[in-house]
Amino acid sequence: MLDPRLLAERRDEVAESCRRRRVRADLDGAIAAYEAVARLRGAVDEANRLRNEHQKSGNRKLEAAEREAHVAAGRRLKEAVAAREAELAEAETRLAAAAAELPNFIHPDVPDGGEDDARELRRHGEPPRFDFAPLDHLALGEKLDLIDFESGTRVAGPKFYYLKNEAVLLELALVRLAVEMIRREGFTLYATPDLAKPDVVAGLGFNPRGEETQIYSIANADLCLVGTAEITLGGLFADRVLDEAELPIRLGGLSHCFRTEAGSYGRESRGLYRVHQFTKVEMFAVTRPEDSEAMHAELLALEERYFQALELPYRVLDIAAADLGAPAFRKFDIEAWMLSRGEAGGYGEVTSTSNCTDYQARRLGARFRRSGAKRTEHVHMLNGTAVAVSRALVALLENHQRADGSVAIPKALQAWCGFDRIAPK
RNA sequence: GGAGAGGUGGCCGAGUGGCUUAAGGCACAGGUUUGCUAAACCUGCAUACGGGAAACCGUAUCGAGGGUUCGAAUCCCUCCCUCUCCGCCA
Repeated sequence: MLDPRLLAERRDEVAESCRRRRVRADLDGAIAAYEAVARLRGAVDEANRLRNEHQKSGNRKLEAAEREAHVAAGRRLKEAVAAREAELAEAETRLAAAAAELPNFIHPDVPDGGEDDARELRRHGEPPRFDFAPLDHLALGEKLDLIDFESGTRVAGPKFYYLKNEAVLLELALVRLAVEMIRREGFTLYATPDLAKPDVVAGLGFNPRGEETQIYSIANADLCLVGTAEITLGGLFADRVLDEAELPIRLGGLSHCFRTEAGSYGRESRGLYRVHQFTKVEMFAVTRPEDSEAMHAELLALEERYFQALELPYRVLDIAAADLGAPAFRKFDIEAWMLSRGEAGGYGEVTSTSNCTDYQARRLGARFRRSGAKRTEHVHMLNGTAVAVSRALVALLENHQRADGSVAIPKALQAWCGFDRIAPK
């Protein structure tokens, strides 16, 4: 959510953000709604003031006739307050609806365009050159008895899967490597709830309901399955006022992630790349406004370090405006090389880190107080993937396969999984 | 799941319709005084929104939301949460 007080003042910037993100929103409606809310709030305050004044004047012995007149006047004042309040509530509803449509501001360096217009910042490593016929992760998963998609579909539906044998240990090792890396960097570790209340989900900028939603809802409870621990980690700060000295805060969250993938059927529909459930270690940071850009660079550096440790070739993208989503001010993705992308291999997203500035914090009510200051300010919130296990597995299996049908395990992972290769049975 | 007890300011806690702009205490901050492993006293001390250069003023907030009333922390309804006991359970 944007600060409604800034809408009129920074109208051009907001309109530009909507245009570049290809979001249609009624900006002028939001501005008008805010002005109505401000005006009506004043009217309610004034009506209440008159009512309170009248009440105080009645705090004494009154003659019967006098009391009767007092009560009648009080009744009229009460009705006046109720009328103003109804108008205010209506205006607030309009403002909330209009403001919810408006996306965050955009960092000046963010490229224009959509999915295909990201700016490639750098590449690391070379895609492997195989002197044999390489297999994609589906074939490897079946041959090495690591992944069972068929049973996943039978038991839970399409895009669910079972990990088996070494793949289970690989999941634990990937998680453990990520957790150890960020713990050393001062991140406090959390294993989070996998469900959250809809208003927390919405507070982080996700849409918990509706046709397009990526979020599962629970049928017999007012709860959603989280799409990322960003939701539950961000929720920790809802309605909190932090001391400046506590910042920055770095959290690491281990959770399962659930996504409906509505509208994406038929797109990369086979394999682990796009699935309904996966395990993820998420980094989350809370900073002062002036520190969020440096923190964003720090999160990206950690993501790169992790994929370097896995000895995987990757590239770093500065995501274009229309692909940012509403909360992100700027977003960097890491794409690892995968055999199963495109005709003969390509880069596929494995991590994503966003600086959401104060967009989520405002809706959540996450604030801090500068030392000595009386007023509070909203914090900045950032998130980044340490590891999303399903996609890391795709890259790992496809990049590290050998001519003999085995898959080599990178050194950094061996200590945590206990083997250095996965051989055909 | 059943029964009971509760939710008041940073914390403890008083408060069963108007004298509460929420008593008192603790903690915290500033000051005064005496003095020395500190105490006493005085003053201040919530958040949000609006107005004001500021002092300050107005409004809202006693778990949340509705209701009764001229007037609600206080009465009524719904919901949420916490604690105790019982049942079930990894």
